[in-house]
Parts: sequence; C-alpha cells; structure tokens
Amino acid sequence: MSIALAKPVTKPRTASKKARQLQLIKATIRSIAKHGLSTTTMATVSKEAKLSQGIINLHFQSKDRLLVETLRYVADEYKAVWEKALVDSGDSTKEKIEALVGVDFEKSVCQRNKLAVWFAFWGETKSRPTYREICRKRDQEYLQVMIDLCRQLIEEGSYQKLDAESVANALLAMTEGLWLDLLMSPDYMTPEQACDVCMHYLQTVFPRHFQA
Amino acid sequence: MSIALAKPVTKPRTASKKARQLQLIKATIRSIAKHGLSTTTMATVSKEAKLSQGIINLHFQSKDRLLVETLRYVADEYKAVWEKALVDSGDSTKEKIEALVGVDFEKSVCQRNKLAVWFAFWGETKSRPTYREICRKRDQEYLQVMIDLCRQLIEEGSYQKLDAESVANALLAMTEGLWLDLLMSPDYMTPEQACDVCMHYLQTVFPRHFQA
DNA sequence: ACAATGAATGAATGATTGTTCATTCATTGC
DNA sequence: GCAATGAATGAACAATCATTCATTCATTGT
Repeated sequence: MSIALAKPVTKPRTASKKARQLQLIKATIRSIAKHGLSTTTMATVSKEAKLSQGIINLHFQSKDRLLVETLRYVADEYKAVWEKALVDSGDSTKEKIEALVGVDFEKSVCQRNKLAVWFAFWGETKSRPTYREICRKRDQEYLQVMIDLCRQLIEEGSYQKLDAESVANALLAMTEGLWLDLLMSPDYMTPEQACDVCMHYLQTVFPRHFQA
Repeated sequence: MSIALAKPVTKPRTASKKARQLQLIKATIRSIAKHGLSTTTMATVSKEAKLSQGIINLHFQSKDRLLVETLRYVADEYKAVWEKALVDSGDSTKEKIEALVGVDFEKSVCQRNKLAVWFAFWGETKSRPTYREICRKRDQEYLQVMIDLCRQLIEEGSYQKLDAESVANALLAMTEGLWLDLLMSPDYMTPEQACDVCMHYLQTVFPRHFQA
C-alpha cells in the first residue's frame, strides 16, 4: 500500500512532443465541436486539454498552425481508415465499394465532433487557401479510387449507359450532404440510415450487383 | 451644367432603415465570403458597406444579431426563389421536380458568396442552436415539398420499389454535397455540370419520366 | 429661414485574445 | 546526490475587437 502510494504523489509533467501535440489536437477538435471555430481560442483549447496557456505556442508556434495541423490530422486519419478498409475488404469490386461507403458512416469517421470539424473548415475554405488545399486533397484521393472502382463495375456489369465519374461524384456528394444531416439533425437520421440511403442509390445504379 | 452639379456635391447620408439593414447584410455576405466567418469583424463589414464603425450597433444592436439576420436573409431568399420557381413551372410533377432542382444551381442561389455563407453557418450549427434552427427549417421545408412530389411521381409511374423519403433525402444530400464541390473546386465543376449529376440521378430513379 | 428630428459618424473605452518570457519543476546523465 | 536539460507554467504585454456616445449633418415640418 505505502509503496503503491509512494510514486504518484507528483504527476509527470513531461510527455513526448508527439503525445502532447496529439493531446492538443484532440482538445482542439473538442473545442471546435463545443464552441465552434470562430469562438475557439487559445484558452478554450488549453483548458480542454487541461494544460496551461502557453503550451500551444510552445508546440505549434501559433494558433494558426494548430488549426492547420488539426485539419491535417483529421484528413490523414480519414485517409488511413478508408485505406485500411479497402485492404480488409473482400476482393470483388462490389465489396470494395461497399467497404468504402461503409467507412463514411462508421463510428470513428462519422461522429458529430469530427463532422463539426469538417464543416467548420469547409466554411472557411473560400478565404483560406491552406484549408482549401487540404480539403481538396482529401476529396480528390477518395474520389479517384471511387471513380476507378465504378469504372471497373461498369465494365464487369456492362452498364453501358453509365459514366463512372458522374456516379462517383454523385455518391461522394451524397455522402457529404448526409453528413450535414447527421451533424444538424442527429435525431432525424442515424448513420445506419444515412448509409442505407447511399446503398439504395447503388442498388438503383448497379442493379445487377447491389440488390435489395 | 452648373445646375446638374449643384446637388450631388453632398451625398445623402440618410436612408430608410430597411435599406441600410439590407446594405449591411449584403456587406456581411461579402465579408464572410472574403474573410471567413471567424475573421469577419465589425470593421470588415462596415468597411465593406463603406459606412462607419458604429452603424451596425445602431441598426442591429450587436454583431451577433447581424449574423443571425444575415443567415435569416439568405434562408428567406432561398425559400422565396424556389417557391416562385414552383409557381412558374409547368403543371406536371416531373416539371416541378425539375424546377426545384434547377433552382439549386441557378445564379442567384448557387453563387460562391452565398455558398460560403451556408457553409460558414453550417460549421457553427453544433455549438449554436439559433443557427441550427434556421438551417433546419430551411432544409425541412424544402424536403417536405420534395418528398410530396416524389411520392406523387412514384404513384404516377408505378415505381413500386421506391420510397419517396429516401429518394428526396438522397437528392437533397446530393445537392448540398455538390455545393461543397462548387465552393471548393469551382474549376473542377460548373453549376450546370452539378445540375446534370442530379438530373442523372433522377433518370436512373425515375426512368419512365426522366430519360436521357 | 429656422428649429426639431434622428440617421450617421468615428474617437474613446473596456473586454478579449494571441503571444512572450522569466520562472518552476520533473527528468536524465554523470 | 547533483548539475544540466528542456518541458510546462502563468502572469504580463501588446494587439485586436465589439460597443458606446458625444458630435456632426442631412432632412422634414413650420
């Protein structure tokens, strides 16, 4: 008992740089979700992280860099999740598309805090080229994979009338629009129902692969 | 000549309350599009309106009210435009749906400044109930009309497998997602192309009404 | 003409915000 | 054990911001 109590009287004040930065980024996500981007301050973030005022400038130099790194973190995490889902999925084109769509409505991606972050930064893209480029990159990478998969499925199923790019664009746009519903009206629709809306679209577009 | 010059030496300083408020709201829209919501200040707005600092508090009491009234203005304008489009459209259900979709990609609605305003406020909805309610109301009113039209078309065309609510939700989500593309990557897609993506969706869902 | 009205101004004010830095404190190597 | 190191603190500072208000000025009624 006395041995067990001996150490933890003083809390360790140091952590590795990476760990502190991650802690601050996660606090930023919570702060944006809780207060909005326009009222997220150095104080709200450091308070959320239960650390002192100066800590952000120590690790990120400025508020601006913290915000950019937060956006980059969410974007990288998103990419990592769908890349893993592709690897883990079945080999068929249909299963890969299914896995990709599934990711967008999965817990780690489709939680309101994360959605709030996406929309917060999307709202600033017109005036902030840095935000815009990060967001566009995310979109383009995902879109390219989806286009390729759709093209493959169109060949496999001889859906001659279909244009892969249009279908992929429609699917991606639909997902982002459904995210807005989930952010704004979480009581109106669950992530599962939102996913069903996308699957329903796939059924009507690729009837021979996706059937009810 | 001397008579023509006599008057306009001094500019009129007074305008009706409504006119000034509208001028300030339009300046707010431009400021949000140019600087983003989080760096839109009383100074950027009054400067954009070419009026003095104190003018906003005179007409709107606070910055907060100005922002809420700006959102309300954009929402009301949007509703007015689609209600007019419905009245002006042909009588058939198909034409009404077409008119409704067309509005979303029409100049007055689908300009980047307006889109920037929508996304700016959407990004804050999680933390600001007032914003959320205005945005939800807009969504719900439009959605309800679209659901009713889809239900009618499903009956007319005997599309037994279709669920009106799913189709309307998918269409609305797609539109909002396409708005994001138009805001972020205006060079990748034109409003006309975005509209085509929606029309393409309608073709696959209601093949007997919308054909290529 | 002139006074009364109220819209508009912009300098001043106080509150908030991002950033800095001298100091504190836990950790590491000797 | 004892310096040396550098992570972390939080009070202090400068900059920015929303708001106020005494003053200016165009308009309207008499």
